[in-house]
Amino acid sequence: MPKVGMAPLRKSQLIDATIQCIHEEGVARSSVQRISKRAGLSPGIVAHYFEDKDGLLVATLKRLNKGLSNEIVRRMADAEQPVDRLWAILDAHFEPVHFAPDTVDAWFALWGMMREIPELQRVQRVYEARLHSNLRHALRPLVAADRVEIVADTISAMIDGLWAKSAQPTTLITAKRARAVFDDALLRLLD
Amino acid sequence: MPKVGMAPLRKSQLIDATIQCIHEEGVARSSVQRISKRAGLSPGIVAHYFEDKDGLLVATLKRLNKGLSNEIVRRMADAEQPVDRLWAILDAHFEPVHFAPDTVDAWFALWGMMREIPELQRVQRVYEARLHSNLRHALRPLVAADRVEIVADTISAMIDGLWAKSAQPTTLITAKRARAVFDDALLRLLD
Amino acid sequence: MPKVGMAPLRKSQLIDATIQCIHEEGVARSSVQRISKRAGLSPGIVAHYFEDKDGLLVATLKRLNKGLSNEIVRRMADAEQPVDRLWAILDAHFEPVHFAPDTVDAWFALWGMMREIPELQRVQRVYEARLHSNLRHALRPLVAADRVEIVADTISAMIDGLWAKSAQPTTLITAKRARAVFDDALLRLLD
Amino acid sequence: MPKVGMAPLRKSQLIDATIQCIHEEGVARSSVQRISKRAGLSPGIVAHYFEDKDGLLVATLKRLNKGLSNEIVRRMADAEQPVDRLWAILDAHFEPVHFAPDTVDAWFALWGMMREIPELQRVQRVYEARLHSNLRHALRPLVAADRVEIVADTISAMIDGLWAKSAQPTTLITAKRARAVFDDALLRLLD
DNA sequence: TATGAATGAGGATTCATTCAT
DNA sequence: AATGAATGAATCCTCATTCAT
Repeated sequence: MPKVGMAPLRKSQLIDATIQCIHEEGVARSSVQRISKRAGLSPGIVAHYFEDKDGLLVATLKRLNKGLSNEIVRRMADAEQPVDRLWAILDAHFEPVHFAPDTVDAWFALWGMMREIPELQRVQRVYEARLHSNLRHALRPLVAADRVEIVADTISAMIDGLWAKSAQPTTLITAKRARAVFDDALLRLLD
Repeated sequence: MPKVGMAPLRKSQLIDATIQCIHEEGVARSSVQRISKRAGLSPGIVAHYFEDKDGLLVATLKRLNKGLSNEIVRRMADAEQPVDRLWAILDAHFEPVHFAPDTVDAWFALWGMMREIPELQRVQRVYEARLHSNLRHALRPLVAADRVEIVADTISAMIDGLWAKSAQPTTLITAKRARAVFDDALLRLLD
Repeated sequence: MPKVGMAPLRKSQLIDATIQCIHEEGVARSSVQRISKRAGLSPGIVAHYFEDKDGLLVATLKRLNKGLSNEIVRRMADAEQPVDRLWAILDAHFEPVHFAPDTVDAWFALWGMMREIPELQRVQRVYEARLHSNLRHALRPLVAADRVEIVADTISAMIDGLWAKSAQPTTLITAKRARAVFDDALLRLLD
Repeated sequence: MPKVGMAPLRKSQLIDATIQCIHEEGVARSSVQRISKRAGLSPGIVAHYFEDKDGLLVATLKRLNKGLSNEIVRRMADAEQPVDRLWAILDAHFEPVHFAPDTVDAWFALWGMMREIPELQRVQRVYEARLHSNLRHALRPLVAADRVEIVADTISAMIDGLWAKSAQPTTLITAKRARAVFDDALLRLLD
């Protein structure tokens, strides 16, 4: 069975299994054994490819961030007008896949672990810094210079808030409604 | 040591210890053992007063919600103008104590457990429904009828978003900054 | 509330509760707390009246043995013929109350604890010795001298076997059937 | 230490340890910890091979039943006359190993747990049904048709009764004496 | 490359018991 | 006479991790 070049495939399998496991069984029940079984692999494999469980969780966060990031880049390429750069970022965030229950669950769970897994913080900090920088950059041609920062923060907060709400099992907010609420607010923020 | 009428005191001690423990040691390290030791009590006491750990966590969520709720009620009593009712709700949310690291950490951690502890969901659902109703009620005299709902959702999302951000260890957002961001957005939402 | 002369009543309440608790919740779930709650009393009461849990269990065994013993004595008083003495013993054992599920469950559970609670052994040993002696005495006029011992052992084994069978949750043997099986065998043992 | 194909060996080790532990330390003291230590293994191993403690106990009951069952089958193979089939069953039950203190203790302890571990009941029910069927089959050529059932029940009750008696720490009955009592009774049951 | 056997620490929980009131 | 608050040890179980194969 051992083949060469299995690394990327195996890693991907395990990350997928992690997201699914968190979604379907909950963080507390997402043990290495359960995740690896779900991936059709043995528990030892996690150490093999990710050193330890934290490594797998960090890789999962990276994958989620990367997915969003790629989405943004793809849309940026099509941007013609300055405002299109902002829409690229926003549309990417409201892509159904990022509001999909499994994605949101995993993301939320990883957020909850940050305090206890510093590497998770580091990854997130880097990612958020870049995102925020993109956001400010996109806003610069659209709002007054002294409002760029505060509008960026507002947008950021709203996205997180809507995400957090949609991640809660008690929520009544759908992805579509989230988008509507957001657009309504954005209109007013940009004048 | 055994005395009568210790129930309220002991419960309070344990809830305090839970919040502190989550804040200082992290959710994952907040075992019944550690929480009770922090309260200066034995592990068995949790079962005595709360049936089990989930019971303690639910009681903690109720306490946090109650704290916010009381704050709102207190401020509502002083409201003279319609707009004061809205401020009562908002000011309560931005009270330093609700942005204090220990409070926010505990709140966030409890949110993260809702998927796995249904009773937590139930409590939160009831609380949020009431809060949202209050918010809509306060907004009615201030915005057009057809915008009440969406503005309420926006406010709600922003508060949660700013809270979530301030709970993240990677955050650069302070309570004060959160308030500033929020007020700036609110101004525009209310016209 | 404290009254004088409550001792016998309280003890009786607790013994009843013990039997019921073992029957309805199982030995493993028959804790001092559960037993005392079932008796409508506090957990501390057990220490008060029985020193500790073992004391309560020993008292329960004594009560069960005493019940059977009384039954035998009562019937013995009516015995006119030699053979009536044997029937007194046997009829007492097959009294519906001694095949009642709660009684049998408790008895069986107490048997299972004997190895770990020596006092239970002592009580049982004394009781069985007396019973066996009664049995031999009753058999003496009925069978050959050299068969008294072995018939006594056989009767004893059959009673225990039928009891044990009826105590098993898998059993299909009813009290009535047990009696029929026993009588059929006895007929042949006595010639 | 990790090797492949250890499953059967480990399982066997743990079942042996369970029987020994119940015998030497008592059911109440037969914790997973103590059993596994006695087997020279770690506590986690029980979950690894048997899912949980109940699984180990069920496996232990199966092993005990299987031992008796094998003994019967072995003797059946040598049966030449109809009556030999009956002796095969009876001799198997009175094999010294089945009256050995450790075996009897474990058996008795498992019986006592049936009320609380349904799977134990299921296993026992299946086993007893087959045994009883064998017994009736063996008796058919030996007693009148209308007595097959009652004699089977009597034999069954006597075996259980003698077993139960020999399992009691208060007992004075040895395996040899048990056999003598049984044979004496059987002689009369078969005419 | 991948397995799965094995570990042992740590989790929540249950319990008999003690004791001030 | 009776309570019920409080304890802390012991229970079962889950888990991340290690490692021979």
